[in-house]
Amino acid sequence: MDDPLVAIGEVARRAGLATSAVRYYEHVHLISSTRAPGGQRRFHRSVLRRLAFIRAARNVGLSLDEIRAALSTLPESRTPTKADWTRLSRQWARRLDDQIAALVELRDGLTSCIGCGCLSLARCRLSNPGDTAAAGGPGAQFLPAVLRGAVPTSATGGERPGR
Amino acid sequence: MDDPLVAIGEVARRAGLATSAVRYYEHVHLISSTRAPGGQRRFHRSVLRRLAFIRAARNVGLSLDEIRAALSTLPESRTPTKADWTRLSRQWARRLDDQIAALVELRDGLTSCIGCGCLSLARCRLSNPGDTAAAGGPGAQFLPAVLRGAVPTSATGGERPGR
DNA sequence: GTGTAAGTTCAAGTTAACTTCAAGTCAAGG
DNA sequence: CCTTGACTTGAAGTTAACTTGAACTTACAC
Repeated sequence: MDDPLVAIGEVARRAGLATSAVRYYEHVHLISSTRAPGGQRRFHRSVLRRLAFIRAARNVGLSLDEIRAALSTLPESRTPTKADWTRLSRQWARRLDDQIAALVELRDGLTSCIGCGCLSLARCRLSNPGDTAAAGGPGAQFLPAVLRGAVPTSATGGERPGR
Repeated sequence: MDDPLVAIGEVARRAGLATSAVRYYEHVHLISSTRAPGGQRRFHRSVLRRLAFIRAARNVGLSLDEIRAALSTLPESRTPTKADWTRLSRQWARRLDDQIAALVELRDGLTSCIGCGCLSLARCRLSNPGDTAAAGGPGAQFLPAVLRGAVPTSATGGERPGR
């Protein structure tokens, strides 16, 4: 009946995020909050779904900027419905299809590269797939840490400073 | 007959890298060079193949640390043969298979998520696939800029400062 | 011998997405 | 009232993989 607003700690716990991340998301206007009399944040329940969307979108590979763009297409006048969220999420399938296709091409290119031993320079699809890498800015790379960790290659283990 | 050593500019051009990247790779001991009398770097031709490997490995998603680990398994006593390079490269196929499988699972999970409308919290595969994201450190994300750019989603375009 | 393209070093800047820190304030139990 | 845990802000730190800048030096064609 009433509207149980949630403090940041519980939001973070229920969304599976650090409180610092939640605060950061508010800072960059991905979510918003009201304030309790004492100045503490109080989040509406709908923020949980929003955070779930953000988290899922991040996992699909969207940047926060892209996520912000997607969220901006939600209606502001009413609480988004399931259909709204579904519409947003449905675009991911195509994106994932494209990503999968890119990796498949890379893998198949690899096979032919190993076969031909060409592992050299501009004409190799592996070394230069789609000309993307050369044009890319700093830090451009194909796959991220989470997926990279899929295969333990005896490299620097998955240990984290933790704590 | 003799041994045509190559200056950094040509190495960079032929490897499709910036000279700064080549210098950086030497700095972090991925490659090495001798010096001309005047102090300029001179690279052995074999560095080109090494750089091609590094570039391809980066595109497959290996970090420079992982690449260094892979390169360290090359024989130091002799120039690596094609078989050596093939052995290293062959591991990528499995890695790519794993990456593709992860994406496929994500895509299929997406379908079921849209169907069930569960887009909420810890039990959702999309929101929390494999528990990886929650444990991840800063900047952990699933897919990188290069692949992200595959689908122009009306977000901030692929424009770069260029210049 | 002169101009300029290409090379040198080292420090600092870049980007994204957060985290960590310092120095407090707020909320609630006892 | 006191303690303790949750919360506040803003600035600065983190990570990877480079890039950029400043200030010079080398190499080479003419």
